Amino acid sequence: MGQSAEQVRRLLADELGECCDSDLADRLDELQSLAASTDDRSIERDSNVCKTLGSETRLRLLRSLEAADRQLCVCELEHLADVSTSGVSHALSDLAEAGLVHREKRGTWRYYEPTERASALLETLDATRDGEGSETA
Amino acid sequence: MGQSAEQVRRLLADELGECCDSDLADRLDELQSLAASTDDRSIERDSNVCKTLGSETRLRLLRSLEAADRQLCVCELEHLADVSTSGVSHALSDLAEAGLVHREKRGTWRYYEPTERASALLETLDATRDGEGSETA
DNA sequence: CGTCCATATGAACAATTGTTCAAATACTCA
DNA sequence: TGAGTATTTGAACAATTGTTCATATGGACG
Repeated sequence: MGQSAEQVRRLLADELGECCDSDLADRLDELQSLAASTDDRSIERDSNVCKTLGSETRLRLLRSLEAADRQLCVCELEHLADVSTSGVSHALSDLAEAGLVHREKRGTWRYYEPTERASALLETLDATRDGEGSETA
Repeated sequence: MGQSAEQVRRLLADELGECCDSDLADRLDELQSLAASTDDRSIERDSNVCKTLGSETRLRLLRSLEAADRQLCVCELEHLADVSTSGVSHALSDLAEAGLVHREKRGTWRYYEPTERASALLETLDATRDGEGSETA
């Protein structure tokens, strides 16, 4: 971590106007604990969930499931997304695998509905979607 | 929508035990309104946000930014993700473009911090990450 | 039993993505 | 001004993804 130490030293010199070894140690500790605090298993799982939502087809299907006040089956969802029946099935499988929908078989049909996690994420997306993001240069 | 009508008719016959034309019309209306209620612009933007979070590198960087109680610059983040400096820069650019981080230039360094939208999404992910998803066959 | 229908699965392929390398900016300081 | 450093940008390429087609599964019903 030699290079990092040098960089943090410079950073501190810039911010504090002087080189302070105890603060430097604190900063290095902080970076190290940040690295340690990111639970790899959670990161992997969460990023998979997001990746699954990161397709317009899957997100649209999930939104339709959320908007409907009843469970929907593949043959209905088929007409809400611009993909083939097989495409819908693949999409729903992906959503199920990511823990975003529940499946329930009833007769010949299989009904889908969003999980709590999915509903919560959709709600957060709705609650924070305010116009265009203000990016500061 | 001829095929869909037939499918919904069968569906109704299955659920209600009889064919009821007024309910059929309701269901068709519902499906149509579901299709209409999904705002294409929002779907596109939201799925882009999720796609951006759907990379372990980007999610890890964002988590580090969120965990730190101060802004971080590229040269610090570089040591928290297993990618090159350029890789970190690309990742942060993607996050900024998706409206998930703010950038602030100070001296030679450029500091990053999560936006409210990013924090809210991370919080929701944390709040709903309970063990393995229970999938019902 | 066999047929019909809803759904799932697997192979295939174009399209997209994440990363790195090389080079360009942009700021600081002497 | 020029040298040094932090960050960005663009090209390139392997790896991954989303979709469709063809086929399989599995329940319902005659």
